[in-house]
Amino acid sequence: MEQHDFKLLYATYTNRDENGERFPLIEMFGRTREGQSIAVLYKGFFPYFYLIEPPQATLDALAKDAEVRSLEPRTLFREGRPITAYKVTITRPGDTPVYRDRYGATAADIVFRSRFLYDNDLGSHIRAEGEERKTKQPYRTDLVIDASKLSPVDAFFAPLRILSLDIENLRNNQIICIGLVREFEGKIEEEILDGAEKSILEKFRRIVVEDDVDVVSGYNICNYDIPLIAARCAQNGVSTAWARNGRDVVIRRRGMDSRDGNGAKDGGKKYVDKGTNTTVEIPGRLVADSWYFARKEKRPKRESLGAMAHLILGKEKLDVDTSKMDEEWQTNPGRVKEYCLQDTRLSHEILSKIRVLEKYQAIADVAKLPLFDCLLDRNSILIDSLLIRAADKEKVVVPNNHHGDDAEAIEGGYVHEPVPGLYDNVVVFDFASLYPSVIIQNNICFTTISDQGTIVTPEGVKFLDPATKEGILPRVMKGLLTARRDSKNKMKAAKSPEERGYYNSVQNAQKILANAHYGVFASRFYRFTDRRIGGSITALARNYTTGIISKLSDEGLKVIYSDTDSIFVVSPEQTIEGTVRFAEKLSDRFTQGALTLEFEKVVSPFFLGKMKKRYFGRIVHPVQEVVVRGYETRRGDSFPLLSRTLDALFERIMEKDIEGAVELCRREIKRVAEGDVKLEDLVISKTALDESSYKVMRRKKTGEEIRAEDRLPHVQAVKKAEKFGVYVPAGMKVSWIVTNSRRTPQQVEPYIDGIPFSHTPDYHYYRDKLCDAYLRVLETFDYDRDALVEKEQLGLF
DNA sequence: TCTCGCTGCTTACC
DNA sequence: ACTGGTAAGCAGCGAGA
Repeated sequence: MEQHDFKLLYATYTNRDENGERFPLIEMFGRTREGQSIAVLYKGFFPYFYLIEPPQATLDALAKDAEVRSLEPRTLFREGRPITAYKVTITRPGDTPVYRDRYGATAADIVFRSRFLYDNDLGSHIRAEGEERKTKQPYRTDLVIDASKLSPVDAFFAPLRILSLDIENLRNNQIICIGLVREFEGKIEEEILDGAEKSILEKFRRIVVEDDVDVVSGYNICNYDIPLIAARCAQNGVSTAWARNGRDVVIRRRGMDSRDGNGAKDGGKKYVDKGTNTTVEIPGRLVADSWYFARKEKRPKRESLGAMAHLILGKEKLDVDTSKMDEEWQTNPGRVKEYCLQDTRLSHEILSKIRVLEKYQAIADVAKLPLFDCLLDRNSILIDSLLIRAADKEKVVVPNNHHGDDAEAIEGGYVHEPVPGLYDNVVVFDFASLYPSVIIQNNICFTTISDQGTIVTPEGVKFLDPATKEGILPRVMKGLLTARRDSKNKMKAAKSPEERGYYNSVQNAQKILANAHYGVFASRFYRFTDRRIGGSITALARNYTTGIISKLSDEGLKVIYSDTDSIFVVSPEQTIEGTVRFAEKLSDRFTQGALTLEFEKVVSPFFLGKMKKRYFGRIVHPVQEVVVRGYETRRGDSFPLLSRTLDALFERIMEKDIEGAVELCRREIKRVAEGDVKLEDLVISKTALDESSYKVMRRKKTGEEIRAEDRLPHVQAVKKAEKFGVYVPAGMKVSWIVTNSRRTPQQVEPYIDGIPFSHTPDYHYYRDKLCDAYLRVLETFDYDRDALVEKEQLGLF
């Protein structure tokens, strides 16, 4: 008998048929406290679901069904009322959907690996007791254990083995080299695989398997490198059995079929920010695309590796024209290999720098899930893990997720009409965790919604008093918020930067999880969703915010803006000290029960135009810092010249030098109109999707189809980039410069790293964009276009 | 040919 | 296959001036 504590990275199961016994074998993969890789196998757990008040005919059919292992009556609860249900245990996990559809089973769409973890109260760190297998086949880990007992343990550190890669290929797709960076036990090694393609591919497989890597990474590897490696393996007859259970890599393309045929709409909402259109799964290991996570964490203007390395690392890519790779490989293979290795290095360093693995390990820990499930980036998985466990404990019915229907959207947060101006000493208040607090304060839950409820929301929905019955949702919320306070205290008391960083990741994960709950309750498909619940949360939140705004206004205070959980008030005091005292008093006064109105900061000066969600100012308390929201300086799709000069404009305004601000704008407008500007300053970037993602538009009169590339500048840029042999994957940003905006559609030319730009920008287009943006700020000071653009500049073209 | 209301699209804010 | 609503601004369409 052995005992091992391990960090759970990936869980799955396999159907077994041994000596006439059919059963699913749970397979868990991870790394032990001591740093060995481990496969933990568990036999004896079977899939099940529930039937609510099934007819006798169904029970009879199930009793005779050879796949059914047991049929047990259970009392479950729905909205507080008892219901007769049957727990049906079957043999094969894959058969569950069949039973679900045939009998209308509930709790019948929970993936088997999750069901196993929930029922055994397991999280992301596990103690396994059992026998070590003598023959490891088909597993590829240091240890293979047949577990007889599993129990949860506290989180611990185990060094993950990370392998970053980057490939170079010729025009005919032949792979000429693979750059590798290994980070094992904190040590970094580099290697280039070259030679015959077949041997490169074989070596690559051997390294993944024999070095037993936990994480495979690289820049855009899911869209590009791995699918190409897999395709070349197929061509060369090389195995892609990279998985820890001996299986092949699984590559799924999310193509047109996953979207509705007539464009990208899905119940009125599009999923553009998901980025990647291909997912790669290597069972037992993790795949972490550094592009995907860097994009998500940093929201950069441009997404090429060069731009991202510059932004995140301050390092540069080697300068090679990839469109001439074939020639370069002929004349200077050493240079190509160095270039390849440098890219691998940069990708690897980006992944480390943004601390993705640390962040998601904390989320996995808080959500009690394998790290793999958290990297999938699907909130409902995280919420399921907490809520289904809690519901099971209280014998509460767990519904299936429903398909997105055409249910009406619930009303969201309140946004106050801005009162434009340039102010001194503006106090910003903020409800701490507004939606979680609203849930706790009003005991909002699918278990407490009741006609007998004494808590009545503005929309007339009733919930039971917590003294009568505390809801699951408020309890989970309280647990998360309390745990977060605890983590924050531990963070403050930490003795080392590592310890501090760890608790910071944990408190951040607790916040993410607390806030993610509201989202799923307002969604159209989530299993516990009830429009009355999502609607109640936002309605109450709106009431709290607008209630305070009214009170403050009645008292003669000037409320100039508010968005969802924040309130901006002009201080009646002239000094910062006086303002802080004023703010602290108000914060105390409006902090009641679970709702905390925090005094967040004093901004002075503070500028607000007539647009919502846009403002800037200088924070003077508790720290010194400039804050900008919404404006083009924050947007990845504005050109650098605009971002930079707008920032300068903000500076002038914060110095109250309005004349100087106008002068600056005039100067910049004149310069760009004269073409006195660097090309890079005019580059615009936007995410471009797959052609099929765009709505099919037709000309009204002729019915003629209008192609996306003739309608959307960013799609035009993608198409034109292809002519240079540059393929922008769907979901990645593409960059361009506008060359003629007077035509429809406007003419743009792609701006590609390493390829000289040989067109003339439409300087008047850029002049007009600058002018519009400046005026959206300066109009508050009563300036118009004539003040910015010299007369003779107008109508020149 | 220009203006204006509208839709589609992307990216912000919270 | 999927967490939400609110909002700004750009580009193009199509109708009317």
